[in-house]
Amino acid sequence: MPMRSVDVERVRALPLFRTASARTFDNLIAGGFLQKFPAGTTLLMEGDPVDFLYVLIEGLAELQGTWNDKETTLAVLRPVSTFILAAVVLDADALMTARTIERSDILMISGEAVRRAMKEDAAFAVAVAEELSGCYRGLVRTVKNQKLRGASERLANYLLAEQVSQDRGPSLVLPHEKRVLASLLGMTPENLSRAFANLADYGVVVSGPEVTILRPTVLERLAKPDRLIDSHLQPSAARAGMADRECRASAAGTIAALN
Amino acid sequence: MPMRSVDVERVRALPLFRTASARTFDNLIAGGFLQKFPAGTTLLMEGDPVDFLYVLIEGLAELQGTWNDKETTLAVLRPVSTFILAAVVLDADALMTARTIERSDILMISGEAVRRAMKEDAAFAVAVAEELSGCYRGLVRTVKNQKLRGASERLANYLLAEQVSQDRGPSLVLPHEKRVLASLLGMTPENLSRAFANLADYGVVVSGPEVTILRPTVLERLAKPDRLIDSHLQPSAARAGMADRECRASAAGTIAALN
DNA sequence: TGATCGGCTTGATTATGATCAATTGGAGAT
DNA sequence: ATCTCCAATTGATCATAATCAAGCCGATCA
Repeated sequence: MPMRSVDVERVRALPLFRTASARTFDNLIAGGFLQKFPAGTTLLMEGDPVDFLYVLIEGLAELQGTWNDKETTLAVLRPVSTFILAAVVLDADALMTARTIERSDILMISGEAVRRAMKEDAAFAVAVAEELSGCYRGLVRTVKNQKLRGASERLANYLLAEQVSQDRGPSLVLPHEKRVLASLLGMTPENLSRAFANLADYGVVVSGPEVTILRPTVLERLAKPDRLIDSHLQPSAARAGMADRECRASAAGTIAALN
Repeated sequence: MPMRSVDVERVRALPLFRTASARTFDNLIAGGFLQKFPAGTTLLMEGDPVDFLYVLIEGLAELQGTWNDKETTLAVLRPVSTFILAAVVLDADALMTARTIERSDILMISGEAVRRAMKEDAAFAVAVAEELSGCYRGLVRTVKNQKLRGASERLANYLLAEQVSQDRGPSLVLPHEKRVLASLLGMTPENLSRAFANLADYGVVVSGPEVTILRPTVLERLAKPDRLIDSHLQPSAARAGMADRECRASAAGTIAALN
């Protein structure tokens, strides 16, 4: 329940907390607690009031939305990401359900404390605004991706983005079930299968969760990645800077720190 | 070029500026200027660096995204709204193009000044974070709308939302060309026509830009409006409060204060 | 080893939306 | 008044994605 100091360091290093004063930071984590959840746990339901800011320290989680008995995945979160920030700032009800995909370690920080900290520490308030800006822009990318591209284009761009971010050469490993990916990309599992089949002609080889991109150039000609939609034209220059703060949600939504 | 004091008051009354100190506010508008643009002017192109925070004082504007020679409208802005805030906060390139739809009066405030003001005035930084949270949540609604609903469901919900917000009884007036509405709702103009034709069976009568909803109950049974997607279940209680800060982007994106 | 379950795939069919083409109809210009 | 232009509509066709229905395969477990 008390955090390991390794984890405290990891949280402290997040853009959201890096610039906060020591006092602000201590107050925030003093009232927080770390909890382990098994896979498939619902952390928060759509429509519920939000009492905590969540920080995914270890594991994998997803944010989903529902309407009329249909469900869609809005983002898959990887460590270390914060989520539900917007609802916390406004003290509003959640617009998305948060679920663990794998067993996860999650830090929960009092929403009340976050709002108080913002008022007292301008540097922290600025960091919150920057974080939200990145999240917002991640969603703009998502909407463009969704409205402007077809299913296999979305998949192609997702694969290219993952390949770059995983950095294991020409192949990558899907971080979760294909059904989740299908929902994230806005299609049915059946159509995801067919989309993969299409991409075979473009040098994409699938073997279980492992995907290999044999001819990146050819695939890119189909995918037409765009720096205003996809975050993966990695700014080889100065990754350390502020640009890095824009969350790598990618249109596909992979790393998003959301809500 | 100098603002009329009426307009200064209107800006001052915005949630974004209401809580700022007098000094902060004066600094911000001192370096700003009001400009009139004819209809169809591009204020800012996708990919361009953003030097100003924009405030639409009078008129009508839209935000659009492009990819592969296709265009989509992400939001239609009405007075008084700020836009391009997220890019200003991060000092990043615009992800959307901003265009005037009608002749518009637009206040432009130095982005540099906004970033400085946030660091110096915690109350203003908090207001920025709150504004961004509202915008973010507006986009979450948009994505859910887009991924979970079909075309005529989106149209039906748009109409119900407009009807409520225009408050002129059972009818409403489309605030812009139908082609813009089609793009906003994520469909072609042809399909928007057909969607309107479908809704005739549900008591929707269209006559040019005027739409009348004869049987709201029937239309709602089709639309299934949802407070976690559509903003128009008007919180009859306490509209003055913080909840109101959440931008009424509606899933359809009407009033959004974006980017 | 064999049985079972669930995720994934594949095929056939249907539904939904996009595209192409032609026409209508209204606003503004001559 | 007529012409012109363009948004909007309508119809026909095509493309894309969803649904329905088997089947397959790998993991787990008895």
